[in-house]
Amino acid sequence: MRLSTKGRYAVTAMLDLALNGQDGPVTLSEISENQGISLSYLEQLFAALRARKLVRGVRGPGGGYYLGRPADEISIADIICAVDEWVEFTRCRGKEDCRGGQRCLTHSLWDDLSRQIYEFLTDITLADLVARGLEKEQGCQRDKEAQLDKVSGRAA
Amino acid sequence: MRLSTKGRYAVTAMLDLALNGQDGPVTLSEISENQGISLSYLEQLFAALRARKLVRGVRGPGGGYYLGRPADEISIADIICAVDEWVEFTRCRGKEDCRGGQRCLTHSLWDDLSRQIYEFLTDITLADLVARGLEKEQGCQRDKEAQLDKVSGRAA
DNA sequence: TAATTCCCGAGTAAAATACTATGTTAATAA
DNA sequence: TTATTAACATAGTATTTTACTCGGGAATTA
Repeated sequence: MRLSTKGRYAVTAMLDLALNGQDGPVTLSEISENQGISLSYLEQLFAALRARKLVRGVRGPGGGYYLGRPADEISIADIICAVDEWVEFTRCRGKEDCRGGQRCLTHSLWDDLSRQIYEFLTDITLADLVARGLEKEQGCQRDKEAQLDKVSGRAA
Repeated sequence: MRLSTKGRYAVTAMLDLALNGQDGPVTLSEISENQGISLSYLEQLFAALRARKLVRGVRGPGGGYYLGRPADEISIADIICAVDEWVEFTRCRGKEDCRGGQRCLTHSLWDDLSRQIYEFLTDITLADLVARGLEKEQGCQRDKEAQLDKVSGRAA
C-alpha cells in the first residue's frame, strides 16, 4: 500500500465531490478553490479517477464531475489505488529465490501487514466518512466555537 | 500518514532485526544482503531510527544493531514516523481561515481518516507481526513446498 | 457564435528516493 | 600496537515522483 500526498489530494477531492455532488455536478475549479490544489493537477488526478470509473465528467457550461458510483460503493483503497500506482511489496517473488527462508519470512510478514492495511482501507467508504463526520459535528469546529462566542457574547 | 517505499524498507529492516536479533547484534551488511537494500541507504535509514531510539548500535567487530526496545513496544507507526517525516494533512489549520465551513469539513474528515490509519498502525507491533507470521508458517511457503516435493519424491 | 468546462499532452521546477563515495570513530582481535 | 571490523557521518548524484504551468483541443449550453 502506498499513501502519499497525491493520494491525500485524491481522497480529499473525492470527499468534496461526495459532499457537494448532491445538487448537480461539481467543477474542478470549485474543488481547486476549496482544497487549494492547482486546476491542472486536479485534471491529471481526475483522469486517473475517470479511467477507473470512480468519477463521471459532464462537459460544457453547468458541467463538472459526479461520483461514478454511489458514495457507499467507493472505498478509500479504490481512490488511492487509482492515483498511486500499486507497488510490489516482496522482492523474493520472481526475481530472487528465497532459499534462505529467513528473507522470505520477513517479506511474507510485510506482505501480511500491507494486506491488512489494504483491507482496512477497503472497508472505509466515502459514505462512511461523510456519515461519521456529520454525526460528530455539523460543520467546522472553529466556526462553531466562533458562533458560540458570538452567541454568549450577545447573551451576556 | 504516509506510507512510502522508504517506510517499507524501514519496517522490513526492523522486522529483520526482530527476527535475527535474538543471538547477538545484526549488522547492516547482513540486512543489506537479506533485503536487497544498499548498505549506505540502510545507514541513512538507521540514523533516523537511532535518533528515535528505535535501534541501538554497537561498534567494532561483532557489533551491529539491536532493537532499542522490546519488539512488543515498537509499533509500525513508530518506525514509519521515524523515517517518513510527518506531513500536515489539513491546510485550513493556521494559514487559511475556514469561513466556508465546507472546506473545513472535508479536511476534518480526512483528518479523522488519517488518525484512524495511524491508530491502526500504532496497534500493530513488531512482536505481533513476528508472532502472527510464525504461527501461520514456520518458514517460507516455497521452501516448504520444495521440502514436501523432495520428501514425497524420495518416499515414492 | 461565444462561453464554459471537460479533456489531452508536453514540458518543468522542486522535492523525494535510492544510491555511491569517502571518509572518521569506536571496539575488538591479531 | 596494529589491523580489522562495523557503526557513524557527510557530500554528491542519478532517477523518480510530485505538483504545477502552458497551450491547446472537444463537447455542451445559452
